[in-house]
Amino acid sequence: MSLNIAEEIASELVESDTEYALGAVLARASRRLGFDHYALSLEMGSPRHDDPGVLIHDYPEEWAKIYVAFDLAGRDPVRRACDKSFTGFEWGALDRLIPMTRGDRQMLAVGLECGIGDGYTVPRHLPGEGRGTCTFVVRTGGNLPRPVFFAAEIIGALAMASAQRISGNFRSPGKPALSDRQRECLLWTARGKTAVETAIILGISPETVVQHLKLARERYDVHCRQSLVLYALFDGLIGFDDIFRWRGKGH
Amino acid sequence: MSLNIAEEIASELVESDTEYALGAVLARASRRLGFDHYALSLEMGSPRHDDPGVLIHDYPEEWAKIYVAFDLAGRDPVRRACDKSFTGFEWGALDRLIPMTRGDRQMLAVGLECGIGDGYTVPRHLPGEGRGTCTFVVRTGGNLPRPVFFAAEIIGALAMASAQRISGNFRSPGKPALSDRQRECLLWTARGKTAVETAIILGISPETVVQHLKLARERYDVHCRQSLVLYALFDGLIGFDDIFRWRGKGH
DNA sequence: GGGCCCCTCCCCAGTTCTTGGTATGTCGTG
DNA sequence: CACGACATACCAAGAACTGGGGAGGGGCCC
Repeated sequence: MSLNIAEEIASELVESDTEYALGAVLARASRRLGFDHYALSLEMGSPRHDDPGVLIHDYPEEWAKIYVAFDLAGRDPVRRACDKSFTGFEWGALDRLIPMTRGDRQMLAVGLECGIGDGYTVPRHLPGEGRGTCTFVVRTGGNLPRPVFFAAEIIGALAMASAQRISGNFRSPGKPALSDRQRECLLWTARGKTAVETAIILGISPETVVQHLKLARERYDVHCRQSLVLYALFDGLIGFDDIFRWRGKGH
Repeated sequence: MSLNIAEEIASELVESDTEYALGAVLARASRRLGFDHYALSLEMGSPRHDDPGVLIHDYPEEWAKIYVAFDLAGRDPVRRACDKSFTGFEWGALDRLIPMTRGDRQMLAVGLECGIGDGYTVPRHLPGEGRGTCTFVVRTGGNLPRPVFFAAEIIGALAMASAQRISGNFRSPGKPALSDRQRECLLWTARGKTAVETAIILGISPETVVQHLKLARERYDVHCRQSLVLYALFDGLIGFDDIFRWRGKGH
């Protein structure tokens, strides 16, 4: 049963501590699930680490060369579709996610000629952090093992998490960088309120709001509000939801 | 096996065609998995428009009331953590995802008193589209059924996809894209530069920079820089990569 | 050509922010 | 208890931003 496979592979994934080991686990996993190839990409942005990202795969050499040489990433319909689906998707359903141009179909056709038959791609995006995809592929002429898609979904997501951990891009949050009150003032600032408006909302003096924001800026060593908001957003101290839709909703 | 449950529930989810039916399926699913409550939220579309989105749950009435009354959404650590994890996460691991302030812990404590014990939240974000979360909760004193987390992950994601389908929320592509120059000025602003500094960098008059930012603000219908930067970031017009990693690494 | 958008530059009045201080009181910890 | 961290409040000067105008030139499309 695919669940057992998923469980086993999951534990292998969390034990992987190098890119090489991770690749080996994914290669083995893709075969056990009934696929022929895999590809994992991770593009994380961090102000503290200058990380080029992660790309590991066992695609046919020919396809990898073409993909890089012609810079196909920029026009890859699969990548575009990644912005449209909450779940993994098989490539045959691409046209239900995005409009497919002739060039898109041609690109898939070129893939076919290189041994890239059909695929199942697991997309993930973390706002302000970066994104990752994990794709499992069958060779040209092969059939996608649909019954294992759920397992592939889990494995793909866990693989990204592992890659993030391995690449050192996981920033363990030390202590809260800001006090509660500072964060509250910052939040209303991010929502577009001025210091005076925030003061009225919080029921305190405008000067106090300014003071909180002042100290918050010093914490992050920035000298303007844009940057303060961005750093707090990046650090996870505030989130897009907090900013854009603060009228009640449950978690 | 829990993935069998997932398979069954998955087919129920894709057959649901009303919010009510979806809620019923999720309620049944959460019980079968060993949870006591569920909550599904979906917020699609632009943050500019006041789209109510989807929110269905069977939380205790008391908690829902408090959550709205005290405007807890703005300081909910679970919501913040959603921007940090590729996979679902249990609330006990929150402090490994985000910095937890005193207020955060207090909020969880209040939840405990309302019958919200521990939870597992599945986050998804589609850049420029919106986001969804699906949370499964055990009552206060209950233990999280960790063996079914994988199934919960699948069900949560599928539930969001169903909610998206049901709500008929297919974002209008009316994007307020900025002009190249506007975006460029915005980018340097996000990097913490003043209008004068940006002007020097771009080799144009400070007045022009101000003008670009002015028109950009009008596009997004905001009246301050923080908000402008945030909206552009959310829309994917600029990314954290652009902001934090602009030194070196030319491309 | 005319309309529309973009890029550029300018002026001005008013508001807001930033930075530098000082000061009080509470709270929790060592 | 002393100390640091936090929240609150205030003052002042200068820099920066916001919102309201106008204005010329270039490119694109019908």
